[in-house]
Amino acid sequence: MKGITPLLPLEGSSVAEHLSAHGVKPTRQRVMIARVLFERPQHVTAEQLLDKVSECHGHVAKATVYNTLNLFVQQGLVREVLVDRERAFYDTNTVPHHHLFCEDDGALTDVPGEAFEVRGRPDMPAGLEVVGTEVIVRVRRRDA
Amino acid sequence: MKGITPLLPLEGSSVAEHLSAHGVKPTRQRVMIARVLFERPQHVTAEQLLDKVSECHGHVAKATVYNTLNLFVQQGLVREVLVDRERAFYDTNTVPHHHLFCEDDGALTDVPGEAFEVRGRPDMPAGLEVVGTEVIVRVRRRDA
DNA sequence: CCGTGATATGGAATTATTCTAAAAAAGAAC
DNA sequence: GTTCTTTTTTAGAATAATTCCATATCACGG
Repeated sequence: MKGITPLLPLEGSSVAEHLSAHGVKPTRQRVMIARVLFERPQHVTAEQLLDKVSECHGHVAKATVYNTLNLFVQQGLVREVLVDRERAFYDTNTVPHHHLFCEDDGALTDVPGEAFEVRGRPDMPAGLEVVGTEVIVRVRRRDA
Repeated sequence: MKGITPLLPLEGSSVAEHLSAHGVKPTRQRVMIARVLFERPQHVTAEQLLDKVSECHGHVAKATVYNTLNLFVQQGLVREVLVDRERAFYDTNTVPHHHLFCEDDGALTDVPGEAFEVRGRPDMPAGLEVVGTEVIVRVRRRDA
C-alpha cells in the first residue's frame, strides 16, 4: 500500500530466462527472489529468503514470497521439504536426493555419498500415481 | 477448572501395564487416551484422538492430549509422522516401515508389500547419531 | 488422612501460512 | 502514448495447530 517500489531494471536476464523456461512470468519481484534463491544451492526457509531479498534488493511483501515459493514449487523450480512443523524448507536442488535433519539445531543438509538409496517401487494401489518420494534421516549430536 | 471428572476405575489394566512398561505413569487420562489409541493399529491426528476419547470415555483437555502424545512419542509408544504442515499424525506401529500420503484427501497409509526398502547407511558426519529414518511416498489420484 | 511433586485444565499466546480487498503493474490492442 | 483487461503485489487481518501459563487437581508415600 506504500506503493513505493524502486525502479530497478530487470537485470539478471539469465534468471528471467530460467523462470520463463519453467512457465513463470518473470516479474520484478520474482526475479529478485529467484536471484537470491538460485545464487547458490541451498536449503532456505521463507523467512530467511524474505530477509535476504529485502537486504540485497528491495522490499518485498511477505505474501509475495509465499506466493512465489508456492509457484516455484508447482513449476518444479524448487522442492519443498517438510521436516518439522515449525517451518518449511525450500531446496534449490530438484534432482532426487535425500536429506539429513539435525534435531538439535534445525539444520537441513543433503545426505552425503551414494551409500544410501531407495530400492524398488511400492505396490501402488490402482489409480494412484507417485508425486514424489521423500527420505529424511533425523540425526542428533551424540551426547557422550 | 470444572473439576468434574467421572470416577471410572482404572480398568483395562493391560493398557496401564503397557504404559508402565514404557516408563509412563498410568494416570486416568493417559489410560483413556491409550485405550482409544491402541485399540487398533492406526494413523491418527491429535484432534481425531481428542474427539474419540471425549466420545468414548470422558472429557479430556486438548492440552492433555498434546502433552500425552508428546510423552508417548518420547517414550517410544507411538511414532510421529510429519507429512504436511497442517497436522501431525501419530502412528501406533513403531516397527520401522514407510508411508504413503495421498495429497488429494490427506490420508496416510502404510506402504504395502516389501518391494520397497532403504538400502545402506548414509556416511554420517562424526558426532552425529541417527534418530530415525522416514520415507514418505506422496501420491495423487490419477486424473485421466 | 496430609503433604508434596506430578499432572490436568481452560484459556490465552504463539506463529507459520493463507486469505482478502484494494493498488499497482504488465500486456495487448489501438 | 492511451486505454482496457488480466495478473501480480501488497499490508494487514484471519486461520489454525500447537504450546504456554497459572491454577486446580491428582497420585501416592509416610
